[in-house]
Amino acid sequence: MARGKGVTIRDVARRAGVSITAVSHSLNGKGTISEETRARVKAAADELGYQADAFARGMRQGSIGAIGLVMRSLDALGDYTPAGVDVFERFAGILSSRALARGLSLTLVPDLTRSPVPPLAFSMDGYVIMSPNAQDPVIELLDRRGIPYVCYGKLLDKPDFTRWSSEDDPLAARQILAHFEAAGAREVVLVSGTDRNAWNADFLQEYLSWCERHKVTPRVYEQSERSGLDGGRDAGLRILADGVPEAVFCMTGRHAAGVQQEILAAGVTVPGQVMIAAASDSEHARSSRPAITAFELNPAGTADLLLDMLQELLKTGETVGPRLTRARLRPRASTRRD
Amino acid sequence: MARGKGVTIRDVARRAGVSITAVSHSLNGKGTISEETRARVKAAADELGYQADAFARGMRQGSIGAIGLVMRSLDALGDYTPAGVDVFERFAGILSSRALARGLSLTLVPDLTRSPVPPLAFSMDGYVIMSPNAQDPVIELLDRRGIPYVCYGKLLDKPDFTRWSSEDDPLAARQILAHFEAAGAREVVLVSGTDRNAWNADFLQEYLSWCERHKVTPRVYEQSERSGLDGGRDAGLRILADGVPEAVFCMTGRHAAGVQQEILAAGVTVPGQVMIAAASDSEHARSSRPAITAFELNPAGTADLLLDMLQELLKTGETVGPRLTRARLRPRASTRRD
DNA sequence: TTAGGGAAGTAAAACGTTTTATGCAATGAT
DNA sequence: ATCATTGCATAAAACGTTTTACTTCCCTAA
Repeated sequence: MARGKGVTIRDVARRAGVSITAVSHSLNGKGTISEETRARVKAAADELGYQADAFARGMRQGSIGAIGLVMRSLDALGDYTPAGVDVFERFAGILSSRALARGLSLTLVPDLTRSPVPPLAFSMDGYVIMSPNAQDPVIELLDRRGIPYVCYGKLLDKPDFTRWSSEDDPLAARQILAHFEAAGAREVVLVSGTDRNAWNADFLQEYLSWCERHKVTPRVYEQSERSGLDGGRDAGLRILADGVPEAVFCMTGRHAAGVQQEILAAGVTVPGQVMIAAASDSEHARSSRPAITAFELNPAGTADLLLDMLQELLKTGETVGPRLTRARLRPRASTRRD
Repeated sequence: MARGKGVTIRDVARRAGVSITAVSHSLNGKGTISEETRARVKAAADELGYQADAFARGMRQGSIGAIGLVMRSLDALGDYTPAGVDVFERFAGILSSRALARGLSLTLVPDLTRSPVPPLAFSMDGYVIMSPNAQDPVIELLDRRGIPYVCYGKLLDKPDFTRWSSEDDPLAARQILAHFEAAGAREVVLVSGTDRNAWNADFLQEYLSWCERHKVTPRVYEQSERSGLDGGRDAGLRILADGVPEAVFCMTGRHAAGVQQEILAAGVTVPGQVMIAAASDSEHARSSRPAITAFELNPAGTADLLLDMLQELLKTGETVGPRLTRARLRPRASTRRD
């Protein structure tokens, strides 16, 4: 249907009065073709609106200029309707336009291990895996099939794996803790997520080591990434019950907003008595009152680094990593003490 | 790279001790193959982890089970980082999982008319175009190439075009106006967007006809979809300068939130003196205080209808439309009068 | 006995490219 | 005068499927 009416290389060859080899070579800048012939072929191709068939080319060359994106964080959710963390919502769009600038198509591929598997899934040149989990079956499948991939976020269970990129999470953790410290906070509590990914693990580790260095007892409240604002409120209540801290650091903006709501509702002032910050910015963090300090992640920068790595990998079979970008701390009213 | 190590149909044939035709027929349920042979072939295929090469199949069959999604609203934005309208952010993910359930891959294709064109772009089975503009060059290109497509939103300049689906916008417009009316409002102002799409046009038309029926002078404030919260505030100031209305209806949640901020700042009460509502829900609308009444659009339902139509179109060459879904009005505090 | 027909399977063509191997002049070197 | 070399162009193979047309065998009906 979409094909059939298609202009083939043969039509172009006929029109230009040359062989199909000449057409292929002319259009792809290969072989030895005189400038004059090359021009004639190009003209013929333009006139006919010729576009090389992607399948035929893909079949011959073994690659097609298409990569897949698997969002593990969304696979976990099931319904692909992400919940208020900027970076998830934006990454697919950003990656797609960045990929295109390099001549690559981007296909969204839901969980590769569940059938039905998308027809093109195993014919992709490579994959970008966002937020892979520990012992991720998708990773195992790609390894088994020998399909190249890079990850947004490191593989927790494979310390030797280097083909990943992300914001420098440990750095960000130290940064926000220093930010709290500078504003006079000594006791900080952490509201962490429950997904087993590097994001949660790195922040937790830095937090624990900070507590140890400062000789304060860690206070960690786990809350599923999926629980949203209500989960944040729940965490807020639990925190208040255990005693009012000087600062609360939440992994998501929604949790932070929920925590803040409960804290304010209890008559505790923000940022006066308690400061609040989030590890990932979101609409919730921005539009809470007071607005909540948060890290603006860097999906665009990370997308570029990931594509750099993936393209190197495709070309040379190897690449060096990890490559880190920087999240940007957006100080807002929730941590402002004059 | 991704290929090369690939298991081909020939390997399966050798292993099962049959011809490649037998393998093809067995696996695809065609031809006349005994149950016993069929089983043997399937076993061999499984053992080898055989997956038919998508390109080879695509080349032979002319279609590949992949569709493209073009988001015109995001193309307009340029950087593919959408701004707070739920439906845009969620549609790609939803469509991709819905398409997969039908055995179709979804590829994100930025503006088809700008080079570089993604390699697979002209080999897609069909397209879903979201929010096509009037005289859209992408539509023209698809028409010229004879590539089937369906649209999320009707084509303003082609009243005869029926292959579209969307929420019933005129119905929603009448519904919210009735909602205002029931709460006692007589004068309603409209904050519209500037994109030339059906969404804006339909709401505007219903609004104008409502004004005419009620003998009130229309008050329309245009504001670019891209202007966000600040644009909303700007509209709010302009509205206040022209006189406090009884109700404000905004096309986006962000505009509504901005309008509300300025109205409250001017000491006017919401919903007491002015009611506010939005035509599309968003995080902004939900988390404003008071929370803003808005329509929750139906990207999932619309995605299914669009895929129904597209699949029919691919199969039979035609389909009937338009097919409408319903947006759901979420009444919130901003229009609550007891 | 023979023609007809169905069941089970296969050989080979076709899809549209890219690439490899080759051909043919014309030019330059011995 | 002959042999390489170079520049330009082409024929044909190959990629991995699906599909068309054909073969073979066996059974049944006339």
